[in-house]
Amino acid sequence: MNTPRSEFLKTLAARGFLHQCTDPAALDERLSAGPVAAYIGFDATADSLHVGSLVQIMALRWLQKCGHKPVVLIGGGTTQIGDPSFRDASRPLLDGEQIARNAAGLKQVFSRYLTFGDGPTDAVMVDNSEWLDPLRYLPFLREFGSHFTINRMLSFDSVRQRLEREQPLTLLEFNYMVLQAFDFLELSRRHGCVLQMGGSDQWGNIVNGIELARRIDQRQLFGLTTPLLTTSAGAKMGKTAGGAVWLNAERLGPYEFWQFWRNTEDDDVGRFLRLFTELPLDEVQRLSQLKGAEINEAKQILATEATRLAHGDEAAREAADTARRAFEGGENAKGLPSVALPRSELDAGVSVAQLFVLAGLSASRSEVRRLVLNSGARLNGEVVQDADCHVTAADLTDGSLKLTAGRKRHVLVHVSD
RNA sequence: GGGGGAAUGUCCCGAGCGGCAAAGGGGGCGGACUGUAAAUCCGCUGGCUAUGCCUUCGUAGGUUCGAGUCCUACUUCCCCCA
Repeated sequence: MNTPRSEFLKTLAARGFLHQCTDPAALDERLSAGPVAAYIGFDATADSLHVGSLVQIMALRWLQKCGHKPVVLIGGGTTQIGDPSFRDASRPLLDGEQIARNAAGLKQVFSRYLTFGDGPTDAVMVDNSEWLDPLRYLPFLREFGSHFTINRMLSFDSVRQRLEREQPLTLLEFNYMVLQAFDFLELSRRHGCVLQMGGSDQWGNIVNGIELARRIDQRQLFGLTTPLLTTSAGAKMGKTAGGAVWLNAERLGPYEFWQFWRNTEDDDVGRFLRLFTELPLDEVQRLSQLKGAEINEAKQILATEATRLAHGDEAAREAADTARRAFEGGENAKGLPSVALPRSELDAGVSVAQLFVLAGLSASRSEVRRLVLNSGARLNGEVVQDADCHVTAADLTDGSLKLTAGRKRHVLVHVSD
């Protein structure tokens, strides 16, 4: 595909969303002709999504912006199996109750990025347990199993790796791609979905769906994948000191989310601005040109824009503000992550080590001791000398104290009555 | 069906004469240098009521003063022969 005509493909291409695409010319034509329904599936393996899925979410957002209809497929059914694609080991099986809880959490995340409703370009959310749960095994095998050959299934990279690594791949997992293929067929029938998008690891699963629809319904469907997101250092993206970079505020506060983007490597700034913000491309271009310390400006904009999408305008502003005060100016910035400490516990005697664990800055007290040993722990800005020394009311400023691990992980401890 | 190997620090890879909290990497964390970046150098990288105590080497038993290391059974995987 040289130069797409449709707004959607043009945008995806320009902003770096395109990895692979089936029959791009025909898809381009279809997208130019009028609103198209496209879907991306998300398995309900956790009650939130993290930045690993953000490329997909942004792709749906652009889809909607370009006048098409996003279909969010929640894998309530497929989650009962677990996608084996590019995985070394089986995923732990989740029970139905957990899956339902997770699905509810995902819904909230999407509501921030997409507009849901009944209109022609409003997003809709469907759950594949709707058609997967009622399936009966033998009829299903007879009807669909005959369209899949083991030879072909084994040829996909997504499972080849597992086989080569000599890790077991169960029959249950092996069925996953068949069911995802069935999803696509079902969505094309029910919602007129003609395009499935996904991460590059989904290519095999997507292609299977396209082939199934062609064989059974003689219908042409399309697939499109986004590049796997790694930092320019080659590391898998999406980890912060605390763990995964979640998209909902309960799991990861806006300030920490902002910090994640602020700490982007220089070489990733341009790419991330295109993928994770909606800034015009000429502006992105300008920011990407910044060199040396000036590129920090671009990182701040990246952080604020990305946070705005995930948590709203106000939260993004506050996060930026908090960061500015914590790093550039005064010590006591409100808005930093915080934990509560009952006054009674303070009076009973609390060691610095205990506080660091309470604040989530360290996993254990031993870890705090090591941190102190490397002079990486600070209390109210002062380097802590002894992890076991107790904190007293005298250390409080405005009823709280500030813990710092390393150069940039701050947590406020509020003492409550 | 027969024979031979493998599973190690709950992030990963990987050494390990019966005395082992267990070599070495990677990753991660901290320090120095910087721009809250990268690169580089240095330190740390099981837990605790901590000069000691407790829990770790696929699972379950056994031998031994003492087992990651030896024996038995089991699980999973690889290779060779039929």
